Amino acid sequence: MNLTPLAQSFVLHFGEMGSRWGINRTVGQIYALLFVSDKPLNADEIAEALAFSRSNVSMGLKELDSWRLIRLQHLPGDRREYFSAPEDVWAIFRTLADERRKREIDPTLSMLRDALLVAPTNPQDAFAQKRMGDMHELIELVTDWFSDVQRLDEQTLRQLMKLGAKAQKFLEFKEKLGLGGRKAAEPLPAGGLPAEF
Amino acid sequence: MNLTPLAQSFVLHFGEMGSRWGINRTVGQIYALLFVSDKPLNADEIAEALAFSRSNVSMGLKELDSWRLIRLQHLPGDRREYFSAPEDVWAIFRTLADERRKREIDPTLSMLRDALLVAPTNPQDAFAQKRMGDMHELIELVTDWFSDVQRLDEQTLRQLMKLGAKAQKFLEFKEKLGLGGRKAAEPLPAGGLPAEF
DNA sequence: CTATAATTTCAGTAATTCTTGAAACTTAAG
DNA sequence: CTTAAGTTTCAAGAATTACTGAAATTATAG
Repeated sequence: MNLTPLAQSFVLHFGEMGSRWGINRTVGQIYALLFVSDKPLNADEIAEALAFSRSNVSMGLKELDSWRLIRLQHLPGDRREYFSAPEDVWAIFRTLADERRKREIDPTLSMLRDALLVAPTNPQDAFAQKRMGDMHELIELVTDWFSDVQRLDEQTLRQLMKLGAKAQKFLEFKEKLGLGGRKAAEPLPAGGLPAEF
Repeated sequence: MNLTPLAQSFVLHFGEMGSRWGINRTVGQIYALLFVSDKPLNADEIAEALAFSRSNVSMGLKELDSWRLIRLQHLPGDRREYFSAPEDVWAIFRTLADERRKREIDPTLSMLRDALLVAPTNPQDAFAQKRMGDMHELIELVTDWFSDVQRLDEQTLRQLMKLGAKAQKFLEFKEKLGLGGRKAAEPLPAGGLPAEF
């Protein structure tokens, strides 16, 4: 199998990008290839298309599997294993977010929680704990919120995101309601919501 | 300067974590140290605290500076440069998000846009383009939305996040309003909003 | 200016991570 | 079972990235 220039540039880009986070070039390229492929590929096809050794591909697939980013299937009359990326990009996004949270956020939160339990014995530690507390609060807020949002079905997620920061306006609106009600000068439009919505 | 066990564990954790994305251990540790330090530190103090060479610290600080994550200042009567992390964790978060978007997302969006411009010459490329289009749409939606949200002031951001996925309920509510109005069996509570809010 | 403190650059070395081919292992067809 | 295709593991070499000390540069005090 030889890649078209289009696929080639996509695959190479993801190889570079991959190495910008922790993921290595091989893994990035394999995933990019599977992502744009219109059919599942076996390890030999991947190795040939990307000019990697068979064992390198095996390791890359193992890594992708540990990220739960690929599907393994068998084709009738062929005992080789075929791999593909899920068709649904939103599903891929969710998996990626979940795994990154598990690997990058959770250990940090856990370390911070431990650090916040010990009684500070000097002013420096007291200050450090305050900082860690701030960080812990922020990370927890952001990730809890994000995983909440992330669980929404695609349609709702789309709507929410298109709405953008308008959600903010809603909050301001809500606050006005809570804090003693709406002024007479700003009557509610029909339907009970401000015009922005 | 010798680190307390508390600071030590924080600093070491960030060193490890750093190398899980593209950031190297040194840079992670330097930032962690500045983050929990109750006063600005000069390069020699950092080098001593972390047992790195002076030149390594210099390179690390340069890297952090390119991420706009540290502040440089001079102390009266001392010609050395002192470094610190911003006090506001939300500001740090915003900077980090902006820089990562610039470095990791924007180049990918640009590559995808280019790839989507060429006319496909075969079914494989047509399929690949469809996939790239899906990816492009998702990334653009998520990042535009996220940068919108991210720009909110801390107070609003906090509220929004505490609200969590309740924003979804709001959307469902809105949809009902749009699609032919609310049924008589579900009268609006006083105030014009469903009870969840 | 000059002298010296502070910082950065850079080329070489150290350490880590990646990649490979060969060998070991697994699986299923016959 | 036996055999061979398919896959994974592993140890060694290759490539990349990190780190250092020395030299060069920059800045400022006197």
